[in-house]
Amino acid sequence: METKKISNSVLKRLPGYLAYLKNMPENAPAHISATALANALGMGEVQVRKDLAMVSDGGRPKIGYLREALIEDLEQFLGYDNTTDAVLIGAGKLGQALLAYAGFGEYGLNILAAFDTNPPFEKTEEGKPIYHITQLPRFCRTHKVLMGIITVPAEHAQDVADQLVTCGIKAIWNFAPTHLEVPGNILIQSENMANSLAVLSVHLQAQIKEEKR
Amino acid sequence: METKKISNSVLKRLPGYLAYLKNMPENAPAHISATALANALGMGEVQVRKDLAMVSDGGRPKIGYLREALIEDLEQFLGYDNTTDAVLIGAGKLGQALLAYAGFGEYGLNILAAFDTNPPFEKTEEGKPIYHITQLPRFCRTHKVLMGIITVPAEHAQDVADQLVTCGIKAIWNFAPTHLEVPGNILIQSENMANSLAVLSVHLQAQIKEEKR
DNA sequence: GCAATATCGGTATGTTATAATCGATACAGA
DNA sequence: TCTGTATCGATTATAACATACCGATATTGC
Repeated sequence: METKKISNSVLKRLPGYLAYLKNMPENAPAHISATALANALGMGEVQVRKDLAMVSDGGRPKIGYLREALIEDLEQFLGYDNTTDAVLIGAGKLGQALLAYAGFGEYGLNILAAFDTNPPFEKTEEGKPIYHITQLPRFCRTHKVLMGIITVPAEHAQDVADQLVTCGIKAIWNFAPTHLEVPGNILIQSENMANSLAVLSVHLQAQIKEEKR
Repeated sequence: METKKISNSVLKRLPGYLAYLKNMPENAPAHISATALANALGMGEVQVRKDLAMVSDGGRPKIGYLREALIEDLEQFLGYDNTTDAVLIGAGKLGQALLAYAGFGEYGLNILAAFDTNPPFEKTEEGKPIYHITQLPRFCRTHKVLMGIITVPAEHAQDVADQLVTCGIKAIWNFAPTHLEVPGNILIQSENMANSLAVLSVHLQAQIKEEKR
């Protein structure tokens, strides 16, 4: 299946299916239909079917998909089987929250260590080391790290990004609310809370106005 | 301008423009063109111009937009002038990170208080109170809170969402990695890190494979 | 004052994503 | 075995979105 090109919108939905499937009780039927999935997640059944068709071909009429096989297909497609190593820059509250989140392992992400200009402590409760930022280049090279997670204040984000690029990083997951300028071959995914908040608050205010009328 | 319907994709881009404009130095020219903005943010100039046309009409040929006026238009459109009050449920690391983030004020969001089944302390460093979850209903009603932010573990998210709805909340900003079932008139924005991570890691792995060939 | 140019805003086109439709298939029950 | 039904996959239609084009307009320089 891996052959087709797949759109980002589909990609973003896949983890949702996977999470739902994984959370189903053991005693649930071994098969699940796209229709059932769609209802459970509040989506259109066609969209679910199309998405699933991208990653799997085990769907059988009247039966649906074999849950186990579907989970496997999704995980393989999302690359959750071979984990990606990452470093995290910025051990503030948000950085610590990400470090502490145990769930990333399930998503194929392994945060090796954190870096900060002023490490608050040496190791997190989970045992992840926090080094001084000056250690970053050597660490990245010796561990061949390909992904960097930026959780520093906006004003330092660009600087950190530049350093990461210099260190040979290929992908950046950016939580700083700012635009980053990087070479074209570097992947960037920006998690800008302000953006989503905008959607929510504009809609909310529109709704309030609507009700006032 | 507020009259036209606006798409979510546009909405998500607007805060980016606003942030960039606000961060421009004082001594920069008073006018800025859509072209300049596009170059700075690495986007297509047409798209930027279209987006700006949605919220403002101060664009003048050869000149561009008056920066000050544009900022004002954007802020008004995004509702950053009249703030929205919110409560946050789940005072774990992520919850604390959001509580501590001073920037929300700029985005018209005011987190009044946090709630938890087991408050780690009474007040954050910033002075935000953390109450026991049982206080939630009364607090919401007395303060007429319209937005709830969920930062509890996935397994409790649905329960919290139900409570929020009962309390009269109209919009939910969900950081728990799970699908929430709510009545149709409730707005939901889910900030699922796993989803964006999927995009990044799939692309990264595709790139790695590419290079191996 | 006139030509050249940068920029805007509107319209048209193309591209991608979502939704609707339909025949094919496999199981269930009579 | 036959019929009915749930479900799949493919195809087609619709809608959203991004991009390209073009005329209008204001400024600059000659």
